[in-house]
Amino acid sequence: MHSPELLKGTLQTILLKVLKDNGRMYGYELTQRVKALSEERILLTEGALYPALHKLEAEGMLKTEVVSMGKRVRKYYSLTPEGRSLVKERVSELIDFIKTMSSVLNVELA
Amino acid sequence: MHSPELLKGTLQTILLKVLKDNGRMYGYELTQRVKALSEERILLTEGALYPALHKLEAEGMLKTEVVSMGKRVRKYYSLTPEGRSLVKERVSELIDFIKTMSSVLNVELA
DNA sequence: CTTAGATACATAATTCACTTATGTATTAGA
DNA sequence: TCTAATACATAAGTGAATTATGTATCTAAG
Repeated sequence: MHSPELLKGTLQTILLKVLKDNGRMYGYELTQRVKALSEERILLTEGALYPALHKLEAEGMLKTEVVSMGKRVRKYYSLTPEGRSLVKERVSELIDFIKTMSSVLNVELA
Repeated sequence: MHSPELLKGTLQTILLKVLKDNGRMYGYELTQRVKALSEERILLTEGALYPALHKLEAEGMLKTEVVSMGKRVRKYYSLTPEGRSLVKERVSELIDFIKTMSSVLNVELA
């Protein structure tokens, strides 16, 4: 697991981008996909995940659809058009940040 | 200026690495060097900088030397041997984190 | 058949690294 | 002479996270 401090500020970007790449997904599914993509390094906690999803929904970046699987309920999230713009913005911010960090730290990212 | 959220957790790493690359430096000088290295993108605030330096010193990662320039006082910081180990650790943590992020976000860092 | 672990959602209390605000003092240039 | 830059420092407040807690369903093992 990563030094969790570094993750701060990256959660929204991760959620938006993974939703963009995978289409509609539900919360638990997002935690599993991120875990797999990161080779167990990024383990999203529910206390961070759900509030973040709710916030993005409230801001109109995500839309939801509740689906019943038998007695179990799943809440699927997907990007709205505004969400789609936001992903691009957030991802390029992060890339820019990473590039800045590599010049400040004087390291190569092969 | 970067979305400041992303900077969270990177301050120690930046300070340690810049000190490693530049030898002994004082606080204000660090802010200026980081500003230059980042092309004005990372502007360290004093409220973050000084507590971080004090903490690293208290933990034995940095040693200080107070130098008087006329009436003005400068406090120079440099790495201790333990500090030198810590830099390596922190930098590789950050590189690892960046690599993880690029696989999760499915982006190339040219 | 029952129970532990995975699945699935959610929120409240707390933490802590940061920002913002404030304070002091020196030096250089317009 | 007064503003901006240099140079240090700390206190109050913020906010995104962690940690803790709660509810409930499904599945596989014993």
